[in-house]
Amino acid sequence: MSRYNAGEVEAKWQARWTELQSFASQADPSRPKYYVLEMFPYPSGRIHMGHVRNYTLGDVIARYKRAQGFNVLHPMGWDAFGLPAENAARDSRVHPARWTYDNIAAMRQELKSMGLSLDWRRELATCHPGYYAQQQRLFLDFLAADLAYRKESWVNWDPVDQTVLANEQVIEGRGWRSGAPVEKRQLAQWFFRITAYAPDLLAALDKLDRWPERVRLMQANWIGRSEGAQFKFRLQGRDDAIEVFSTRPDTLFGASFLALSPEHALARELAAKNRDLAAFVAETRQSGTSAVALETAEKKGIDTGLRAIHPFDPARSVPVYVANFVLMEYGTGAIFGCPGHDQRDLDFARKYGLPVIPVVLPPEREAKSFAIGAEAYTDEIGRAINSGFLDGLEVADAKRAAIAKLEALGQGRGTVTWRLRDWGVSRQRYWGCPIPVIHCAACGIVPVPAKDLPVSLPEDVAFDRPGSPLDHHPTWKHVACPRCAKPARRDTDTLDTFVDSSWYFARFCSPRADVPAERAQVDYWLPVDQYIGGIEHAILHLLYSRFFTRAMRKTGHAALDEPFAGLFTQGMVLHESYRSAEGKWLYPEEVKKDESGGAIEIASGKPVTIGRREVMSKSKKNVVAPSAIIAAYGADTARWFMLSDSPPERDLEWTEAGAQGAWRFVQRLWRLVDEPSPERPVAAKGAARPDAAGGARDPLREIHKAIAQVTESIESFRFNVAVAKIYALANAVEQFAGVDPAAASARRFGLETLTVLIGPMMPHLAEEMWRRLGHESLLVDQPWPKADPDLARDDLAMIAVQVMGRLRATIAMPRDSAEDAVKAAALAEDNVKRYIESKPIRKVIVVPNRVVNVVL
RNA sequence: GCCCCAAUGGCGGAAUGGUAGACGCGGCAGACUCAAAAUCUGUUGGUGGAGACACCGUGCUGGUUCAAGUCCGGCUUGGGGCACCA
Repeated sequence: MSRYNAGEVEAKWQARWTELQSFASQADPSRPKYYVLEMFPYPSGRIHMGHVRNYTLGDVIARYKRAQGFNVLHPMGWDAFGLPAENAARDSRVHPARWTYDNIAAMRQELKSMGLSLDWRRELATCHPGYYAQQQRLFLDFLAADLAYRKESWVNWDPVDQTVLANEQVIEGRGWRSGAPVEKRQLAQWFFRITAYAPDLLAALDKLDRWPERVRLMQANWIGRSEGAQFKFRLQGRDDAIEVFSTRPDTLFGASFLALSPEHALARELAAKNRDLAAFVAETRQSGTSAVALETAEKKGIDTGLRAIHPFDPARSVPVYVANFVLMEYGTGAIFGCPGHDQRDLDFARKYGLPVIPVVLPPEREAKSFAIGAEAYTDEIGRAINSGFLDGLEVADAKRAAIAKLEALGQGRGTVTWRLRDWGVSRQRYWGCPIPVIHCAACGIVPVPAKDLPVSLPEDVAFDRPGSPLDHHPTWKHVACPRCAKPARRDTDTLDTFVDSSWYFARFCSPRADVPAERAQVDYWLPVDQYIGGIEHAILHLLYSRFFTRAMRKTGHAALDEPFAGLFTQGMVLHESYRSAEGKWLYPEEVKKDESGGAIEIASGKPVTIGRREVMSKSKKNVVAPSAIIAAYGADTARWFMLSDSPPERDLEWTEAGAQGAWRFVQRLWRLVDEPSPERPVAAKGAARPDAAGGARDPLREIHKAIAQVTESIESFRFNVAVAKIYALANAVEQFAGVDPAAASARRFGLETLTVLIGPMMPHLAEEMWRRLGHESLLVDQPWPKADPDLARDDLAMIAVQVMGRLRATIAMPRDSAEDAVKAAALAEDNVKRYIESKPIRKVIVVPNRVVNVVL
């Protein structure tokens, strides 16, 4: 008995596939195409289990579609720009490029050991000038098409490090390195006009029928279309007015204050003359720019002393506050507060002693007794009260009436606002794509001429002093203006790394072209038929890619509507965490488990605290290196474990026991083909297929059932179910009885089917089994089997018989028996009779081949 | 704080509104072995019962239905995202 040597076998077949270019893809309009793409990795240095899961899922699809005859494109690349390379440069004095390319080399080797069916000839890295040159071209085209523009915007500023901080670098309001309190600062930055496509980005979600519903919902909420009204409050004693936006104009009679964003022009103007206000505005600048920081901060405001006149009742006026929770980016930067029907407004009103007037009466309540307590009434159901001409109207009608009145008064109009903001893409960093524009004192913003692209990153940069490396480089930014030839200066910002990943799927179609995308190639390959990645990208990355697709269409680089026709979001890989008696985190290999479920630290023998399972992270040391698993068990075992047990969209816990279980199954499959015995003969290669009439009805049913179920499960991304059905087929094949030619033939058909079905999941083992079964051809070139529905069908149906919904008997009937026959058989069961007794039967429900329910 | 999702045996999970627990892991019993590992066979939701069988059971709670893990309402707990991490 030969033990299956995964290491040797896997290396052999990987070499063979490479040698034969089995996975090289080429556009071929005569064949149906299928583009499978997994989210490309950031080159952090080593692959982690999340990558193994992601790329295994994609590889199953790629190999399966290939077996079905599709011309498959399955590429891989590197999301290679980003902050960690600069941090490494600062901490370890290694150049970002060196660090990145070393990491890529290491990770490429690890990915190759997984046996993925990738077309490596198309590999790309976003930090390569060949890639970012084309990105600069796109940027300039977007600029010309008015899809890119400059405006002032706020950033987190670290006053000690003299640098802009990412939100994740702001810890409790302080810079992560300097510890200095972060300030908000305004900088001129580049923006992409994603809001121009807001209506289309929202409407087109309906057509993405192969996207998870929850991702579409999250995107819709993010885009955030709101219907409402925009209107003016005139100010007492001043000529100007405050423009507000509200989705609830029907509650206008309940207004008890106005609130301005601290960044509102009027707030700034007033702050210049009002010390308290100036202090308050300065205080709000201490908090970070993130939504969490804003919304979890205590809601505070300051009375400006101004009063605003109610649009519907000139005799009424309300105080004007400046409040820290009003966003300048949304609506008009000013709101009216209606405490009765908005919880935040209510909290604010209670805090500052402002009146609370209920103006919507919930159904079944009395106007006289209805009052607002600790909770605002925010449901949009009920009738207007205390609201003058709106009284008695339902909320929807009251909204319409209020807007009509505002329009008649010339005070405002009905309008639609979007939560989505334009995409700020400027980053004050080195390791990113340089923004290809030149700032000239005389000519303004001048695009870098096409002949001068790419604008390359200088290599000699210093990371040991505060500020942006590109900005303080001695020569890089100094250039002659392309228009007037006078001294000018390059833009020293680089592009957000989300820009890099917003079009890489298109670049894979023609990765070396000297245009961003070759039309013939993208027209053939795009859209991506199946995109696979983490749910954490549900909003930003996917939305930005959808924007890029539209922007590339407008600038003539592609003609498609949506980049990803199918999307699958996988769950994360979790592991238990371990803490030593001293409270230090321990790696799984430093811990030994005992039978009782406890664990000890191997080095000290002391007991270990087992923490809950959570996302694998270096800081908690609850990580298992894929390279170690592949070295110990082989890639097929790792792949199989990733696919079995947990549904791919759910989180998966990596366990040693599970990995060993997968390894045992690999060995078991190998023994099935490697150990023929006289009691279990296998027909020779090419022998006639088993025949239903020739006594092979049962084996044939098992095999065809398995083909149908595995195919269906893969199609619907339920790989764990496919795995279960493969186990079932392996169990069935082992049980095939008999030594006659019919049995031998059934056994061969069963083993060959099993081999083809595991092909996408455990490709090396499958290839080796195929060879062991006597085939010269490669398994990767075998077509996917087709199930015969007649052969897969059961002859008997097991029908549950219920009395009043409770199971009382089970009867076996020929499939598709007449309803009357089923009913009669059900009522004849002793146990059924027992429960019916002498009670009259009201109704008998018969679900064909499934259930009979007797209703008394 | 806001948006989105999830919860089923000891564990991972299966289940077009129709027999809850497929398949795997683990456990228990047995076979093989000098012994162990590996492998094979049987068994395994809980309670009661010799058994037939009965009752209970899909996070909590209320509802719709002949029938609810599945649909609807209200909660609890855990997770993802929140615009400069990728």
